[in-house]
Parts: sequence; structure tokens; C-alpha cells
Amino acid sequence: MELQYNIEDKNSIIQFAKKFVGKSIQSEFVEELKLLDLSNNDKGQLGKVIEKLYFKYEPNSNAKADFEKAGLELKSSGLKQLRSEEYRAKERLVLSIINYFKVVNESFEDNFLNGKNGHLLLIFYLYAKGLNQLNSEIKLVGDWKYPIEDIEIIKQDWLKIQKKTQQGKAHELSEGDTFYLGACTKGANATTVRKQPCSDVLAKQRAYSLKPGYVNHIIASIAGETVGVYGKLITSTNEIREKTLEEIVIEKFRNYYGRSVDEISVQTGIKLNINAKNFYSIVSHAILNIELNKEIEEFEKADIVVKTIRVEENNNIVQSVSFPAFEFEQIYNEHWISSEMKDITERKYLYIFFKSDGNTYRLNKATFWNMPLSDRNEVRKVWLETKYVIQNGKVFKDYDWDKNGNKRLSKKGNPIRKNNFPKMSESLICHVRPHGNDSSEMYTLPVEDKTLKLNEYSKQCFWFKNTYVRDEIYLKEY
DNA sequence: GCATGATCATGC
DNA sequence: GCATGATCATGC
Repeated sequence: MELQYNIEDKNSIIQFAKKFVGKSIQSEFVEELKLLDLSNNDKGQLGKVIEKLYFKYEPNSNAKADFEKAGLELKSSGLKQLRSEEYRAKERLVLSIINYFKVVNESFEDNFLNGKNGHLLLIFYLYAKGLNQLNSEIKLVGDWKYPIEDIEIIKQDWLKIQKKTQQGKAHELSEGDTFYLGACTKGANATTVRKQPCSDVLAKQRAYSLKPGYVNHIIASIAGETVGVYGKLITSTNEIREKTLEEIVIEKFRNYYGRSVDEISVQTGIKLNINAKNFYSIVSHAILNIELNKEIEEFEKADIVVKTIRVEENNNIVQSVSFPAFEFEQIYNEHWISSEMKDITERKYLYIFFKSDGNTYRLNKATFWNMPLSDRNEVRKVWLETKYVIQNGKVFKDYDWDKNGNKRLSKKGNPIRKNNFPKMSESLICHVRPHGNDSSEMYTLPVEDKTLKLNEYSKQCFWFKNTYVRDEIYLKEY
């Protein structure tokens, strides 16, 4: 069959692909689709069908690039549209499966960069809940090659994945181990495992992936927009060739270790309101020398979560660490493997500790951290317990009654309720507690509560326990 | 108004 | 002093 593009020429393929913008597979290939035997559950279906029907090219799933002779790999991925109409990645971009046996022996260049991951042809469709990808409109098409600084960081990431595999710890891999290039789980469930070369323990199947934050930058680049206003940490290619991103960041913080909040303010020229709840986080921005109204580009690309923590003189940490509130309905509908909380356990964090000297808080330590495997499994248990409580209508224990038999009221006058979610005392790592502007901010309960007969409850979120943060992040040396 | 990072308040 | 439930400050 005569193709409408030159299969050996990158530009020809890319230009042809771009003509698909504004269309959908369903709208263009009504008859052809009927002849295909399609499953409803195949999430990777769109890419394969585009190759087959649009490019008239037989898909392959081997280690070679889709358009092998041109050295181009086709990937399709979803977009969300914000209220501002800007596009964002619906999820991480999953690249090739990690072959643990090859990783340990190959170079970054051979294993990753020069293979099917080095030059991508990306087709972004507009995701809508419940709408089949084949019906979705293609919104953005373009190719992606990594900028030089990004290649250095991705190489550092790849080397980390290689090292862990060489140490016989492929089963302990986590997306949080790395910055831009992640090792994300791939497979229907936790039972999708593979052998690894340096240990007898079976490891979860994982694939190379680009973090959602990184994909946002690709999207912006293809769309010819900037995603917000960014400040860069890395100012020269040489810098990132000589040091890891991690070293570069921590060194900047090290320069201010021992300095009080006031001293840092004076030194950086950032004027602050000490009573503001984001005071410490603004100080951190100042240390990294990024203007307050700018996002830190490298952190955005790596989806890094920054947590600022106060430590008391005796090393005690008073408060546990919160996360965004969850919707009960979302947990009800999710499986752990694809849940938001699992993502949280595989995220990379920058923890910044300010320690009291009895008088004032001084910058004491900054460290990148991600959760080890055994602790991730513990969070999974807490999450499953939370889901169980929601599923079975067992959210409430009782109202909080005072000695006179009256309902106790909160400061804002709302009745206080006791619940059955996993409590601080039940796990050394993670628990559930309220998290809203006040207790009248509610989310729907998918199953009516059996005790109080209520269909909604104050917003809640998962918390990392204060003592866990102290013992496993603050006090531990890595 | 609400999402988010962070801290407060009170009973035991 | 801890555990638990609630709320604050900011930015958009």
C-alpha cells in the first residue's frame, strides 16, 4: 500500500501526524474500526489503532522503535484542560518496560537514549471521563527530544535505577527514587512481577516513565506556551554534568544551615510575615534564589513535593504532615494500584527542617526523601482500612457527648463527630484526620453511614505521623 | 469559595 | 504530653 509519508524520514512522519489534530479515530475510520477486534479495557489501544489505521503501519511491541528506520517512537497520552483552558498531562507518560537483566549490563545510551525512548512522536488527546479514547479529539501532536540539561538529569535517574537493580533491589524500586525519569509500576495488579538478575525476590514489573510534571513541559513546548512562570535552579550545563540535581539543591541549603529565619530574610532580602502559615516555605524559595512568584522549574518537572517542618529543641516534631483532602467517593472507586495515595507513597519529597534553639527557629537540615518499600506497604494497609470503612458505611463511631449529655460543639459551632478511620495510635506511619477550612466543609459518603445515618462528612486526608517524620526522615542519615 | 500547606485546641 | 478533631493563612 502506498503510504502518505516517508517511513524512513522523521520529518515526513511528524508532519503527517500533525494533520491528525482536530480529528478522532472514530470520526475518520468508522468502517475500518468495525473490522478490528477491540477490547474495551486496553488503555494502550489508541496508540496501536492510530498506527494501524492512520499510519497504515503494523504496530509492534518489541524493543525496537515504532518507526524503526526513522528512530521515532509513537506515544499517545491524555490531556486535561484547566479552567484557564491550558492543557495539563492527565498522567505520567509510560515508556518502555524495564528489562532488569539488560539494565545491569547496558549503558544509559544503549539501554535508554538511543533505543525507543530517545525521540518521541507524541499524540495528545483530550481526556473525558467515560469517553473512549477512540472518540477523543486529538488536540496536540509533536515530537520531543530532551534538552541537554534534561538528558543529564535523566541519566542520573537511569543510573539510580541501574544501581538499585545491581544491588538486587529491583523489587524496592519506586518512582520517588528519581527526578524526571521514573520507574512506574506497569501491569494490571500487584501480581504482575518479573525475575531480577541479582536477587531471587520477584520484582514488580515497571516501565520507564516521565513524571506528569515533566509531561506538562512537553505539552507546553508543543503547544508553544509556557506553563506558568519558572525560575531555573540549574544555570549551566557544566554544573549538572559535575553534580547531581540533588547535590546542587542541598548545597544551596547548606549555605544557610544554622541561620535563623530572620537572618535568612535579611540575607536574601525577602520580607516576610512571620505569622503566615507559608512563612517557612517562602524562606525556602528565597534560599534557592527563585523569585516568589515563580515556580521552580526542576521541581515542577520532577513533581517534587516540598514540606517544611519545625523541630523542637529536643528533636521532637509536634505536628504530623498533611496531604490534600481526599474524596470518599474516589477512594471507594479506586484500587490501590492506581490510587492517588499510592502515587503519594512513590513521590519524591524535599523536607526542610527548621530547628528551635529555645528562642528561634534555625535552618537545620534539608533532604530529599522518598518512602521505602516496607513503609509503602504499611500505608497500603491504612488505605485499605480507610476504604473498608467507607465501603461498609462504618465511618462514624458517635457524636462527641459532654458530661451533661449534650453534643460537644466545635469552636465554629458544628457538632463534633468521632470516626472509625485509621487513627494515629493504630499506625506508626500514617493515619486519617480532618483537613478542610472547617468541619462544615463536607464530601459525600458513597455509602450511607449506619451509625449516624449521614451521607456526608468533613473533608479528611492522610497524614504522615510526626514521630515517623522525626525518626525516618529527620534523624536518619542517608 | 476552596485547595493546600501548616498549625491550633482540648480532653484525657 | 499525646491523640484526635478542628481550624488558619494564603493565593487564586
